[in-house]
Amino acid sequence: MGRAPTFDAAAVVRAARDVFWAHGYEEASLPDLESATGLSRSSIYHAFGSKRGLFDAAVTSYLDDVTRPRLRPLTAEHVAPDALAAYLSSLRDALTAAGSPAAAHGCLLLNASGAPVAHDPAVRATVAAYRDELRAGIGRGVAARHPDLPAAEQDRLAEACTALVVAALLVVRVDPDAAARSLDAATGLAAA
Amino acid sequence: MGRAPTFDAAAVVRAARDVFWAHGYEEASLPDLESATGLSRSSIYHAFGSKRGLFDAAVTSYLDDVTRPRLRPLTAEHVAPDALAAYLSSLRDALTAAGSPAAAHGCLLLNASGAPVAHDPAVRATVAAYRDELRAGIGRGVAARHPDLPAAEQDRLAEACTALVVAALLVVRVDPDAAARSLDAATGLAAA
DNA sequence: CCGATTCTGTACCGGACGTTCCACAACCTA
DNA sequence: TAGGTTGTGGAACGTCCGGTACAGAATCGG
Repeated sequence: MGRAPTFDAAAVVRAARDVFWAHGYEEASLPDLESATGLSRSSIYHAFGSKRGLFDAAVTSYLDDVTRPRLRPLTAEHVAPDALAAYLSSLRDALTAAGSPAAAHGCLLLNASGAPVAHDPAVRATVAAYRDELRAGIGRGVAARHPDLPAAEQDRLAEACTALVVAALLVVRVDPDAAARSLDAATGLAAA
Repeated sequence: MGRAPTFDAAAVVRAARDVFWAHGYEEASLPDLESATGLSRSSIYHAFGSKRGLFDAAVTSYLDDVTRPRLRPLTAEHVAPDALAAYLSSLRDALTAAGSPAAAHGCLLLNASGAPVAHDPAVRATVAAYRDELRAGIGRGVAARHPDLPAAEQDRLAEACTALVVAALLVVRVDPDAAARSLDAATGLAAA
């Protein structure tokens, strides 16, 4: 067989994910990733093939450990009528909590959508798929809150809420207050 | 006196602005700017001091020639009741017109807000000021459309519309359809 | 026409980047 | 214990970056 790795792959990916989250793909340098993961370049390249390979693993970790858990009440089999309001509220808390990664850096994936790495169609597809997950969950939350509304009206509402959530995640880095107001606007729409 | 410049400064700034618009500050390399402007490094540095100086001139050109003209109906002395709807519609057209710079690259300034150059407080202030201009114009549009609404309600509406416009400008690069839906949501809110 | 001043092109600098190479250390199987 | 396989560290590579130095060309006032 040969020698076994001396590191915990999952922990390495989490550490790298936080670096990419904080700095973005391009500005996360290999020295940054080396010191954050405790691995040397060779080990990184041996385990992940390239900086991009490590980034892909970090994105998977981000989706599985960060975004999907918060979205779960909107993706479970039964969605409570107040699940959407609770989701918006918890996201608002995360975006206004001093020191939280989300407050400081927004969304790893949406940030990447504006960066050079988004030239890669695979990255764009990942971002689009993430937005679709968000939109689907919010759609189910709207349906649970307003079951008697016409489908077209539900769609309009869900679309507006999704756009406001995306807006909040995109602007939180540069204007946290605006992000909070954006989520408040979404909450107001969803409750009406 | 000495030798006179052989180039048209305004045209040079416009060319540089388009490069920054398309590629962002960091990814606009000096060779890119040289070929787009027709100037060599020496002339650029002589005229603008640094890459950053050229960027600042490009931002000014962007605000004066791109964003403010479209916003004008909302900043003029008298604002028509349908000025906001017209603004949203014209922005939607710009973001869906194949080949237009806005459709392909969104907003030069908002794109910069997520880039490393935004670490500079001056750049962040410029972005915030731009958002304030947008917010103020939309606020006047809301007031013209719904003069009898309570001020607090007008503010909520204007805030939501501004967030949806910002969201559209930020996501258009990666998902033009989502940008259009975001503006449609804003139009729906403003009309109601 | 002369000299000062200003613009412009070429070559170059130091530094950072992602990636690769190579020698060596560690572990498995036989 | 020997041989093959795999993980690890460190040095090196080629490339690109923004910025600068310098020499020459162009145009001014006198």
